[in-house]
Amino acid sequence: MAISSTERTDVNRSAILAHLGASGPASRAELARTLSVSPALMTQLTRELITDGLVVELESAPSSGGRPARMLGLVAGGGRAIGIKVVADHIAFVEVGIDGRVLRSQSEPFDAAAATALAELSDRIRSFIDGGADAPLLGVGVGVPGSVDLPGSGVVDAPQLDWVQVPIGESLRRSLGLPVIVENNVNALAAAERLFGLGRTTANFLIVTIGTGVGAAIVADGRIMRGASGGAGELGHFPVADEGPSCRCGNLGCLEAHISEDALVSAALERGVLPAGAGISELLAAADRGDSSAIGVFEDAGRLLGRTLAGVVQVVDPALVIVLGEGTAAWAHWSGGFEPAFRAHLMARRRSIPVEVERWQDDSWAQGAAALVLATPFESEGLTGDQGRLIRARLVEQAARQ
Amino acid sequence: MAISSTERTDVNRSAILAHLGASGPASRAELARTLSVSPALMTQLTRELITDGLVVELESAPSSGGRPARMLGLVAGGGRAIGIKVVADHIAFVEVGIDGRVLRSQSEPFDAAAATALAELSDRIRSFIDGGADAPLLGVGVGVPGSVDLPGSGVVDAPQLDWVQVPIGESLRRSLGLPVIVENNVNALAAAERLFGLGRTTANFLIVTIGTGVGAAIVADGRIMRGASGGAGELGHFPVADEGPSCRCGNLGCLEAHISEDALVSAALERGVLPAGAGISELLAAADRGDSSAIGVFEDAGRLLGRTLAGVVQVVDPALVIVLGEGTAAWAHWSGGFEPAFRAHLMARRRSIPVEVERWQDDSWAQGAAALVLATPFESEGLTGDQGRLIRARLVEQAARQ
DNA sequence: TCTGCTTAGTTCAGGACTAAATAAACAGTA
DNA sequence: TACTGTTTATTTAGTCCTGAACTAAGCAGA
Repeated sequence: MAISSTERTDVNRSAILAHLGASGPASRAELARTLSVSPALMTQLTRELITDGLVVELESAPSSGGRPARMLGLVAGGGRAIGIKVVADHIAFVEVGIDGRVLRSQSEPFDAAAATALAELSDRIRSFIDGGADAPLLGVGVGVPGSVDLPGSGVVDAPQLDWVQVPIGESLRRSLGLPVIVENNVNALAAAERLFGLGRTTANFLIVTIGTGVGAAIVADGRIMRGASGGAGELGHFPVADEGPSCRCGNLGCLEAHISEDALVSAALERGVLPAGAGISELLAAADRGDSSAIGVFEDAGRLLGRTLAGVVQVVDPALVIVLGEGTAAWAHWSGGFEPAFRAHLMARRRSIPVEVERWQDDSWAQGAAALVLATPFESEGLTGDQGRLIRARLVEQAARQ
Repeated sequence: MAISSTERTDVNRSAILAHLGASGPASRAELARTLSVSPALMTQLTRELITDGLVVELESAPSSGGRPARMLGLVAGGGRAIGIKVVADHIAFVEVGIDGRVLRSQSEPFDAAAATALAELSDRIRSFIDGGADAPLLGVGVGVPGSVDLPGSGVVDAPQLDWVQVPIGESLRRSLGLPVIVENNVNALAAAERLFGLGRTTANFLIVTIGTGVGAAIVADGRIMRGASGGAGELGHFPVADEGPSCRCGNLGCLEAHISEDALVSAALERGVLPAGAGISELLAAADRGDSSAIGVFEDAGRLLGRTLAGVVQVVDPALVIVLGEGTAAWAHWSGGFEPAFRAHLMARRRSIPVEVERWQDDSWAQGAAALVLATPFESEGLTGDQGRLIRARLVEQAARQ
C-alpha cells in the first residue's frame, strides 16, 4: 500500500513511531505533550498512521479524573538499526531493536590504520547485516574516537586511528546503500542516554567516560553540544598541570595522561604496586583484594578527575553527571578519591549534583552508535540532513510493505 | 493606524525591523537569507511593513551580475532600550538606540544588599528613563553577577549581591510597567557580541571576562548556553589546584582566587612589588613603566588563565575566544604569559584558534544588558516568553503612533 | 442522580510558511 | 545585438500547524 505522505520531511510522523517504539504505548495527549505539538495535529497525524496500518488503538487507560486516554501502539514488528564501534585495533557491531535493546552483537580485530580500512570496514558491516533478522533496517550508526564534521556527512578526524579528514560516512553510504550516521563515540553514548537512559528526563547533563581514554559529552537543552568543529567534549586533553607526563596528543599535563588505564598502570609500576608486565586487570584485582597501594592509585586518579570535573560542571552547569566506560568497573576504588575532591570544588549551590555510574557492558559503545540512528526521527532539522530524511522514510515505510 | 497583525507571536516582523536597525539597510533577498525564511515570505512581510509605514524602499543597489537589489530601510527613528549593570556597590545605566549605540549613560553608588534595594533600584531606573529621549522605549535589560532562572522571568541568585532567589524581573516589571529581561552579566555581553560584535559572523564562540572577577559565556550554535539553572559559564570558580588561596565562594584553589584583580594585588604585595595600600591601578602603572616584577604578576596570571582556558576550549570547541572586562587594560602584560601557555595546551588541530581582545569601556556591561532587549526579536521562542512578546509588540507598534 | 470538574480527543477556520514557476533587471560574451 | 547566466522579487497553489470551540468520558461530592 502506498503511503499517503509525499517526499516531504515528515519529522512528526516518524517521531511518533520512534517514541512508541522506544517508550511503549502512549495516548495522543501524551504524545502531543512529549513531542510538543498541538493535540489537534496529533489527532490528524495518528489518524493517518492508523489508516496506513502503522499504528493501532489499544485498550483505554484507566481515567485519572478525566476522560480516559485511548492508548496507541505500534503495529509493525519495528525496525532495527546497526551500531558500530571503531577503535584502532578492533570493531564491534550490534543489532538493536527500535526500543534500543541489543538483539545481536559481535566483535572482531581490525586495523584502522590500514590503507584498505574503509573497504574492509564496509565488507565486515555488510556481512554482519546479512546475518541478521529480516526486519526493516533503518540505518547504520558509527561511533569513532575523534571528531566528526556533521553526523549526516561523516568526515572524521581521529588521531587514535590515524585518520585525517576520512570521509567514512560518504564511503559507507555508497558501498552499503543505507543511511549512515557517524558521530564521536561519547556523543553517541549521550544520544543513547538521552533516548533510553537517565537523560530521558533531564535536558542538561554531562557524560563522562573513563577507560583507555577519558572523554565527555555535553547535552544542553536536550541537544548534544558539538562545538564549532564537532570536537566538543575533549575532556581527556584538559591540561591539569603546566608540566607532567606527555600525552599521545603531544602536549604535557593532559588529564588523560594522568588517569587513563595506561597511566594508572604506569603509576602502579612506578610505585612498585605491580610487577613488570602486569596490566590494568591486575591492578584492579589487587585493589579488589584490598591492596591499599593499588586502591591509592585509583583514588589519586579519582581526585584528579573530581577536581577537573568540578570545574567543567561549574562552566557547563548540568543537572546530572553520568559516568560510563570500561573504567567504571573500578569505580568503587575511584570513588574514595573522586567524591570528596569533586564536592569540595563545587560551588555550594551545585554541591549536591547527582553523579550516576551506570552498568557498563562490552557492547555499550556500539549500542550508543545504534542510538544515533534511532534518535534521528526526533531531531527536527539540521545535523543529519539527507540521512535523517532517509531514515525517517524507512521508518514510515517499514510496515507498508507487508 | 492599527497594526494588521493580531496578538500572535510575530517573530519575523520584529526580527526584520531589528536587523534593519542593527545592521542598516538590506535587500529582501539578504534579509531572507539572514533570517532563514523563504524569499516569498519576505516579500509578503516587507509589504506589510511598508504599508504599515515602518519600512521604506531605498535606492537600488548596484548589480553584481543579476537583477539589482532594492534596499529596504527603517522609517521610524528606531526604538531605544535601557541597559542596567548591577553590582554590589553601584549601578550603571545606559540608553542605547536600536543599532546598539550608546546614547546616554550614568553611574551611581548603590547598596545591593540593602533591604530596600529592589524598590530603590526601580526608582533609580524610572528617573533615568524620564531623563531620556522620547523615542519609543522597547524595554529594560538588567545584567547581574549571578545566575538567573530565565531571562524573561528574572529570579536571581547572586552571592556577590547577597541575593538568594530574588525576583527582580517580576518586581521591576510591575513597578516600571515595561518589559524587563534579566540575565547574567557575562551572558549579556555575549548577546551584545552576537548582535553587534565579532559574534555576528561566528555561531560558536567563547566570551571570557577578566577584572574584579573572572567569568565566561558560551555561545553554541548561535545560542547562549545557560545550563540547567542558568549558571553556565562560571569560569571563575574552576579549581586549578587542590589547595590554594580561599575564594569568596568558600572553596580553595578557584581560578578567580588566583587571577582576579584583588588576587593580583595580593600577589604583588606579597612579592614586595607594591607598597602597602596600593591597588590594581598602581600595579598596572608599574607594569606600564616596565617594572619586570609587576609584569611578572600579570604574566603568571596569564599563564594560569591560558592553561585553564585551553582546557575549556578543548571541552567546548569554540571557533573564537573574545576577552573582555576591565582587566583587559592590562592585557599587553597578561599576554606574555597567556599566549604560550594557552597554545601549548591546545590540541594541534585547535592551536590556531583566534583570541580577540576588544576595547573595553566603562559602560560596556550596561550596554550588554541593553542588548538583551535588542536581541529578543531574533529568538523564535522560549527563554524570554511574555517579555519577548511584549518587546516585539512594542517594536512593531513603534512607528504606528505617529 | 445531578452538577461541576478534569482530562482526552475532534472539528473547523484560518494563519504562517514554502516550493515552484515566473517576471524583472542586470552583466558578460560571442 | 541576441544569447546565456545570475540574482532579485513576486505570484500562486498548497502544506503544515495552531487556537478556539466543542464533544466525549470519566470522577467526586452534594
